[in-house]
Amino acid sequence: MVKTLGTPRHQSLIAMLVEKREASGLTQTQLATRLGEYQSFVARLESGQRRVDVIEFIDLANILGFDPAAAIKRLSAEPN
Amino acid sequence: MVKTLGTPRHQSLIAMLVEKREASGLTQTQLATRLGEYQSFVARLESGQRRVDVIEFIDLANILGFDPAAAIKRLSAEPN
DNA sequence: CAAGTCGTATCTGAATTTAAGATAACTGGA
DNA sequence: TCCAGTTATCTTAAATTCAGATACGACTTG
Repeated sequence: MVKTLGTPRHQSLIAMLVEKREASGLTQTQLATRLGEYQSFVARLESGQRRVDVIEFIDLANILGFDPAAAIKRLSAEPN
Repeated sequence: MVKTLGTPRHQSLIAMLVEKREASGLTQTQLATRLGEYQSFVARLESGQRRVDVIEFIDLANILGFDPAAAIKRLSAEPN
């Protein structure tokens, strides 16, 4: 039984990451390669087993083609 | 000899956190209390000994009174 | 149905990071 | 100098993270 990060905001964050990756047509493996990481890294991120660092988040936004500032704005408007 | 996070962006991020905390007139101890953490937690954050989580960053922005989205925008405009 | 492929999830043990709490070090004022 | 407030650093246990392997599930094709 693995521990995951459970606040609503964190759930919302990782839901968005998954959504954006899928919208971009990348697989976990492809995204991982662009990040210089392993597929299991992305899997852990997306399953809430690993915290998302601010700088990593910006990198993810660049790769996945979304605006990190807008995403943060939406996130910070959410409860919690 | 302690390991620190060294990318320019990360340096810039933590420089901003320090600046905002000081501008807000809070001590590390006061900020830590509001975060529900110890003073050494804030010290480690501000000295680059600990990564800054996205959600934590939003919390910090709320406490320190800056706009997290604007901060992310500035950060993502920087090199690296 | 069997076998292969593709994508994602999960496991393992080791390495790294983080934490609490204590304490040291620095700073400015009386 | 002494003290009080603030920040930095240390220690060691606990928690997280990692690479890599492997399992799983959905699809496809013969």
